[in-house]
Amino acid sequence: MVKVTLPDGKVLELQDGLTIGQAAGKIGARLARDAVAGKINGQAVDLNTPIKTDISLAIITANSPDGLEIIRHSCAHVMAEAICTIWPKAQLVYGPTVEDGFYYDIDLDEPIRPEDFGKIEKKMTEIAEKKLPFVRRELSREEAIKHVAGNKYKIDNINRAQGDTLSFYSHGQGFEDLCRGPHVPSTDRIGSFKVMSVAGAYWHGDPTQKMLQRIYGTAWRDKKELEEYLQMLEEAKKRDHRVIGKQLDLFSFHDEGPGFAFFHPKGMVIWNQITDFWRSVHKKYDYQEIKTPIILNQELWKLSGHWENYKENMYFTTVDEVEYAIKPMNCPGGCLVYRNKQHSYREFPMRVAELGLVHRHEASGVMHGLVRVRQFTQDDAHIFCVPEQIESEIVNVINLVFEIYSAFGFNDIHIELSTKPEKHIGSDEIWEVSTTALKNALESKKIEFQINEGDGAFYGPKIDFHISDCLKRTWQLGTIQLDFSMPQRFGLVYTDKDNTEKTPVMIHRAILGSFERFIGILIEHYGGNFPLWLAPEQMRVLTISEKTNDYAQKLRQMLKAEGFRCELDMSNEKVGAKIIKAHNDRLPYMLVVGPKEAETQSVNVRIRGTNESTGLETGRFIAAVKEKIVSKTQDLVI
RNA sequence: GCUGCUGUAGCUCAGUCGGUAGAGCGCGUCCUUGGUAAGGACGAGGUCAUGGGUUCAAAUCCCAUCAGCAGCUCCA
Repeated sequence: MVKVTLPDGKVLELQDGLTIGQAAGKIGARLARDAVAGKINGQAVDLNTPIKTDISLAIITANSPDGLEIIRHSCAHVMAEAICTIWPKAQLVYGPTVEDGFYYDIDLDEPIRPEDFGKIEKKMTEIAEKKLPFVRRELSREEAIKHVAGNKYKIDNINRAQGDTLSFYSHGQGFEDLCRGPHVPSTDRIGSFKVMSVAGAYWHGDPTQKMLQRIYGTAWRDKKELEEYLQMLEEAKKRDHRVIGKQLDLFSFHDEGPGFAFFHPKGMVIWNQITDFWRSVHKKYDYQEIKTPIILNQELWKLSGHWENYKENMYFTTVDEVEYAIKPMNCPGGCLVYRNKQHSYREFPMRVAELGLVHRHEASGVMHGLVRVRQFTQDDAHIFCVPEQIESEIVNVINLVFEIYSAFGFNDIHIELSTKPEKHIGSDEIWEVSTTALKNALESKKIEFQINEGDGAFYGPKIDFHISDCLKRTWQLGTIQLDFSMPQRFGLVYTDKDNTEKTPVMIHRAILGSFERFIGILIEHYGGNFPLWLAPEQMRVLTISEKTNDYAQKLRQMLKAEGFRCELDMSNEKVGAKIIKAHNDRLPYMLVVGPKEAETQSVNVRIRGTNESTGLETGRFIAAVKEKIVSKTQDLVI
């Protein structure tokens, strides 16, 4: 008999030699049915692994994230077999799971096209329906190398794998692949799947290596989850900020400036609303604001270290035989401002913000609408302080971050703390002190965070903020980075209490990151349906016939005078057509006016997304809308 | 930057075998004065991304360049 300790602490006495699948059956029939794999002493293993000694055991079901990953990985194997059946010359390289699915890299000279996906899926379904068992075979390193002789990819995988024993998985019919496992018990357990896309990818991600074909697939627990996922992708496509930006006339791009966004009047309304809000909050948090030049002498960038590390991605220009660089970051300019006069510890913490326009020459293939551009405005700030102030300053920034994000409806925030990397500058002591300060700040706010060991910048540890949009997609926005390098390089000092000169701590921080990118994210988050305070056009007066043009014009003037962004549609169309146009333009409020409204000094309000309307005395409408703008609510109901 | 795909009217797109270009929406004018998801008529609008080549003839075939899209690599 062996003792099996379950996650809840219960101990099960079992006859030795039973598999963990059978053990699951002893715990419950339902658990046995849902089981896809198990965990022995924390290590994931197949269900048919026999229990030979006392262990702690957890059963992995399809409902857990681990279980889903095993389903996807198994599905990748089935897809690989399907592809190898259709294209016998295909050589398998590597097939991991990724977020929402998996891919398989394949070396095959003949291109696999989207038209082929149906064929692959059909083959996969056939394999699934046969309910073939996944079988694990273990070989010594030596045997394994012999076993895959002639296959350079598998030999390479073996050489990169850890341990002396290597495992292969087959699921009948002669198909086999090197794999750590575990896998689901049989091919009918690979969930609901779909072959999604194909793209080129280098072997090992190395551009000098052969380009392979990467086939992406997705797999979910059941058909419903797959459908939901596909629907989410459809929804994301509809919300594409590049499409909506064009539709709503917010911004454009031109060949004359690839990667440089042109903001149109309506896009600028959004931009300015965000800026106004951003400034008001920063004022509240005792920030000062500066503005530094875009073009600065190249020597400055050699001093800051940017030239050395990033010159490939910088823009340069020569004027009067002097070399200049277009700034890729704001901090060197900020340092010059700091160095412009003497500073005392009494001024600290000194919080200096800058909405700085930076240019970075991104590779041509990476640009993407507003989300990845070559010119953008950072909502930057640099905080100069003494080491003892780091913690309270971080708390201050965190409060600011939360206040700003929540105004846009981003309340699901994920935080990561990155610590000292191998290659770094600064003493271990200062790293220790400052990393602890970052940790303490997060802990004092009772915020959960993930630690990325060794992932910090070479010049200091950092905290990153990620938000989830309404489709649960995450975006990194904010960052707080301590910098031990820049103050030294620039010789920044302050006079301390003891009348000696010391080097201040410099904290870089951005909250929205890039205005351009943030607006892109907002467009997708709201699907173009901006809340009232951000909407480029908040309301539009629609006339029923030209008989009420006078009233409509007076009404519009009055609403404008109240500070609303209000336009007027007196075009020679029926109201129905005007309603459609207003809906397409994502107008929050449509104000229909005819003789009835003119007589009673009222408006007939139709709210975006509804097909009902209500008559309302104009004064009441104004009061209700004002309240909504001030509270920044997304709810439009009056 | 790399691989593959794409580039036709303001927008979305069609254009067969190589024979000098089309639709819908939008825009303009006129008719219509209509109460909540498209009233009607007429009209303007194109160096078919750019440059070269093949051909009697190129939007169409070939090459190069530029830009975009998907992915890879990258993102101080």
